[in-house]
Amino acid sequence: MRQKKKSELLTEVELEFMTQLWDLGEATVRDVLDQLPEGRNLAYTSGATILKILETKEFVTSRKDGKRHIFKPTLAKDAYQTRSLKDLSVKLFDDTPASLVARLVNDDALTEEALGQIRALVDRRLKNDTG
Amino acid sequence: MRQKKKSELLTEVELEFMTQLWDLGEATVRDVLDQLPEGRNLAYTSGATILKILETKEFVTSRKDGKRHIFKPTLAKDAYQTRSLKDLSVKLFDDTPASLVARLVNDDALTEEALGQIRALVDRRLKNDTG
DNA sequence: TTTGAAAAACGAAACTCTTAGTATTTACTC
DNA sequence: GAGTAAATACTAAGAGTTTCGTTTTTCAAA
Repeated sequence: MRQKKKSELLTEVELEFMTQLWDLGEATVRDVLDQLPEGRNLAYTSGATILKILETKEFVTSRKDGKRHIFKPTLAKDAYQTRSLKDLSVKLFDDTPASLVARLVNDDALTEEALGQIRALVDRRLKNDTG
Repeated sequence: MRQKKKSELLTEVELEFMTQLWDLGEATVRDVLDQLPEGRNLAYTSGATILKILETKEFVTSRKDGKRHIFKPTLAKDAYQTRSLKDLSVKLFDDTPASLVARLVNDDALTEEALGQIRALVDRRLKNDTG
């Protein structure tokens, strides 16, 4: 019997915390809390709970340093970005990355500069593949 | 006092239903249920509940036809795709679409064909803007 | 070695999401 | 108009998410 596939995606608050951890490399509860944007006032215990949950879900590991825990991502941001894009692509773009990009480049809010950067990226990848 | 900002994003099951509605144009509870993939066995009342929720959240409207309701999206799939991409971009790519595309084109799973399509899309958009 | 502050462990309340059972309404058929 | 099948309305259970209070543990300083 196959295990029920868990989502493997972060919830809103989990992502908020992982973002800080990716930035810091590794951090204590206190570090993460301090890193959160102004006005985001979470109780210390809330932060501890989130990190605990992330550890249970195996998005982070922890080691002890004195009396405190130091947390570190087990999944790189790159990898999670790829995973999220795949998920979005499957759920909303028929698993067709080109149609995802189509929607992106047809967005009026996209600047000319961003468009140029995107083209450069694609060209570079194409060159590397063939040359 | 500002209204608490609602997420404006669909939940998992809401998206599942909206996908069918976008496909069908408009539909009854029964229609959507019939359209779901094999093996997805939802009680009729569950389907009705989801559509009701979607109506409350104003993702769909309904009109009566005899004794049944016919539901129709108020938000086009295109628009929701754009909204979702914006959300992902903000949350995971520093609101920088180019870095999102960078992650996409550096994904080894991306086919050469998809890459070519993407380049064509970008080129076309650039031509339209300048020419 | 006591003690005091910080951290962790534990437990849980409030809320949302997903699913569906029961009750009621609706509209057609005899 | 009464019966019936299908739809809607109402209600709620169970799981997961977000938040935090209380209790216990831990280390270091007096």
